[in-house]
Amino acid sequence: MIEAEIYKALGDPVRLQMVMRLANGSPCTISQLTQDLGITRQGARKQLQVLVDAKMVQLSSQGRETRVDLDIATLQQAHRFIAELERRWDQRLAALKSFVETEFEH
Amino acid sequence: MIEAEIYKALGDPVRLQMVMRLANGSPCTISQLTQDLGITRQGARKQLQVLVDAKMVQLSSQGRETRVDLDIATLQQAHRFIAELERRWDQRLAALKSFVETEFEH
DNA sequence: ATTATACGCAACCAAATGGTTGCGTATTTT
DNA sequence: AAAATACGCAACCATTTGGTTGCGTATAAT
Repeated sequence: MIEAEIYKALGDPVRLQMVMRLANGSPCTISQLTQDLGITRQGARKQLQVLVDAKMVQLSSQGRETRVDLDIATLQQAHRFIAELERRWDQRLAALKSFVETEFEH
Repeated sequence: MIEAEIYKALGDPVRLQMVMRLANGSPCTISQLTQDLGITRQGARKQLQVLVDAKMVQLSSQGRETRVDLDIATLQQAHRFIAELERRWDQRLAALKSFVETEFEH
């Protein structure tokens, strides 16, 4: 169950903000991504690494700067998983409803 | 940005497993939920509280046991948020594609 | 009435997390 | 050539996290 790592990655305000900015298409070198986070570049870099390890972003070095890009495939995976949870829950409710109706039909 | 708390709640193997079991409609008292997790009831209880604080599950006391139920609304909220991230990312890609096509059209 | 079950509260612990500072190096800019 | 920028590595620190054990209490089963 590697799954949890994805949510863990999103489960921090700083990292979630990073992902949101990347999704909005904001500038995306490490230094730029650090701006407005209220922490140092090194601090931000450590959080970024968590996103990298969870395969939510990819880094590519270009000259002296490092480009940060969202890995949409991982986001989609998280999306599908949650959708599946909802689906099963709905099924359960439907089963319960059907049971009740069967028991109490006159 | 309370958002992050939701993902944080899912971002632990034990808690994610709990949510999965609840979504599957498994028995759902605290003790039953603890089974097969490989940790003590108290340990599980602490994890469960994280889910409660994130409003992902609701507890209701019935006699000597406590019923655990998934809060589907919160799951749906998480679902919608991720979907929105994807949507923005797609828009960005579309904009980039359009830009490239405009620049290089002959 | 006794025993067993389901639970809560609190103290405690090791490990992980979130962040910092200091320093070194490669690449650009001037 | 000198200065500035963008970055990495590592040590360090306080707080949070994930889990335990011990103990007390209310409800249910025998």
